Amino acid sequence: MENITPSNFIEQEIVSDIKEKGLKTIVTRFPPEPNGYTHIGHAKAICIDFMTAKKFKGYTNLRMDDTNPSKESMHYVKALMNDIKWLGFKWKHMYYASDYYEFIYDCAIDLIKQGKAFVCDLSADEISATRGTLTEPGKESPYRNRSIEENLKLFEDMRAGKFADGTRTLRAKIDMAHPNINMRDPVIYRIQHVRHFRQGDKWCIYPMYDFAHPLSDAHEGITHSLCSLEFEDHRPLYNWVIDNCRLIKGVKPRQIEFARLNIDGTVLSKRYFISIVNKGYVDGWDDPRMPTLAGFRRKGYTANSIKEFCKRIGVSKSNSLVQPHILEACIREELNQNATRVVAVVDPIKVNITNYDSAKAEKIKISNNPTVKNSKSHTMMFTNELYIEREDFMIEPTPKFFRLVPNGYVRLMGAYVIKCDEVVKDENGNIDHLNCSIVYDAKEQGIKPKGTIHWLSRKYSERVRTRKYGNLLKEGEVYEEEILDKIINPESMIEKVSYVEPSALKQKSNMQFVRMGYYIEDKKLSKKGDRIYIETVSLKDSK
RNA sequence: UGGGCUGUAGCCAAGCGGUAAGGCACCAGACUUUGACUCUGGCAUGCGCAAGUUCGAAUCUUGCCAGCCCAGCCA
Repeated sequence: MENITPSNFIEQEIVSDIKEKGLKTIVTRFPPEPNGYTHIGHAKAICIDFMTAKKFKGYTNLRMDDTNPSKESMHYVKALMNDIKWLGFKWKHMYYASDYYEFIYDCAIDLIKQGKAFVCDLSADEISATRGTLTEPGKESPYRNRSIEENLKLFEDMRAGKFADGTRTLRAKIDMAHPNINMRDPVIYRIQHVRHFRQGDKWCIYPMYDFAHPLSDAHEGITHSLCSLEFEDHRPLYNWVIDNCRLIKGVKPRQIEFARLNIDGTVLSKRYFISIVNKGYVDGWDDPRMPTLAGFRRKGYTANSIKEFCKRIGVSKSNSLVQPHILEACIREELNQNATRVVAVVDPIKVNITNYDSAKAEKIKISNNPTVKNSKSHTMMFTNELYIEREDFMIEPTPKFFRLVPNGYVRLMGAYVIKCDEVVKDENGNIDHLNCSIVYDAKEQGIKPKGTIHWLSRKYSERVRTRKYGNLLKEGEVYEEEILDKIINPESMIEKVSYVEPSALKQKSNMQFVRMGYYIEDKKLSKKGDRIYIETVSLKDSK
């Protein structure tokens, strides 16, 4: 642990803590509230928690921060565990804050005995009204100076269920004039006659985050409690709890905050997710347009690409807005190495080869990835009726277009150079098909087409559906619940009838549709006979 | 306007008193039967601004400016 070079400010702090406090083992925790699905923002926190501990040869606990029974459920616990495992992280212990309710209760009793906590009869509105403002101090509660005995009795009665929701709270007695509002006698316990998904009806009082969190950390022996910047103002309270609860033994945990992830054009709020799922704008929490891990997974992103992204964006305290192309670069880099190459014509037009025997079929070799050593190749059948990509042909080409044009030449990948002899249109004036001829002696004639395009034999290809997903919200729009229906991008999913070579149907993992992008079968909706492929990410396009 | 925090390239981000790492993006070129990949080169005389300390400042001091967070019995 002596020779570890810190690579961000958190690791620097840990290095100095090791020196100053003589820490032997670094312990972190990932503490999600089980009330929603893991999203890419969580992934950043997960990576920081797990990778930091790992770097110092310590470990990380997974702790469900289940202190608000009205919103939480086992369903989310399982989803969270699944996502963390998928990312490839292993927690040492799995805990629930609710495991500590008894301990937390004892700490509250101890605070009362020290005269550092009191039962307050003020309503939520009254507490709010007496809290003061950003610039004015608050007013002390009239119940602030109850006797220790009375507080003890009342708090026991709270636990015993003698009071209705909202009628009483337990508050820490700190300082109503404190410039930090979190220190103005914060509520640390509230009454909620709600069934807890693990504790059942055992409790009707529940500790607040600010009380439960430091105690849970301390109880587990967490040395570094890493969280996002919005909790900076809570750190004095975190430390107050740690310093004043005498039941805490051992090394005191230290809270360090980092900037949470913001991705340009991506809304990362639970409220938004719930809204678009409930209103049916997306196909559930795993819709490929969702920035949830389930969504990314379905879209074909790998755990490695997500982790690599988290590595690349770094850890700091500055408010940042990360460009989504960083993530795209991560997944492209990985898929370029690993994805099997397959030929697919995403948006086809028909091509007839007029000088090729209609009864003939020959094998053509296509290499998997010419730039990677030992890359396997496979064969495709060539016949006189083909599909090519609609965008690989232009009647009136733009200046630097070097694929197929009328009377122009192009190379069919792995096969022949062809010439476009005739554009045949239907009654509506749309292109029906192209009549082309193979130029068998292209080399001899000195014809060297600049472009190489992919193709598929109409006879030896399978019809499928391909889907490309874009941003759910229109370009430049900022999410607002009230105008959601107006800012939804109607083209956030574009489906096309496409053709793939038959071998593609067997491919369950990521593929590159050569020259088009990386695709994966949609495991949720694709069926035998009706295959659906989702574009993970396009190829970098400098056309 | 109280408190807390942050400002280094288009976007992230190192740097911790010795003369601006790296990644993504972008530009130019080479290679290419994927306009991809790969390779080569380019991309901050300047670190929010202004003074000061110093032989020397992105780093220290002071003063400004800008942005973010906080007034749940949510986490």
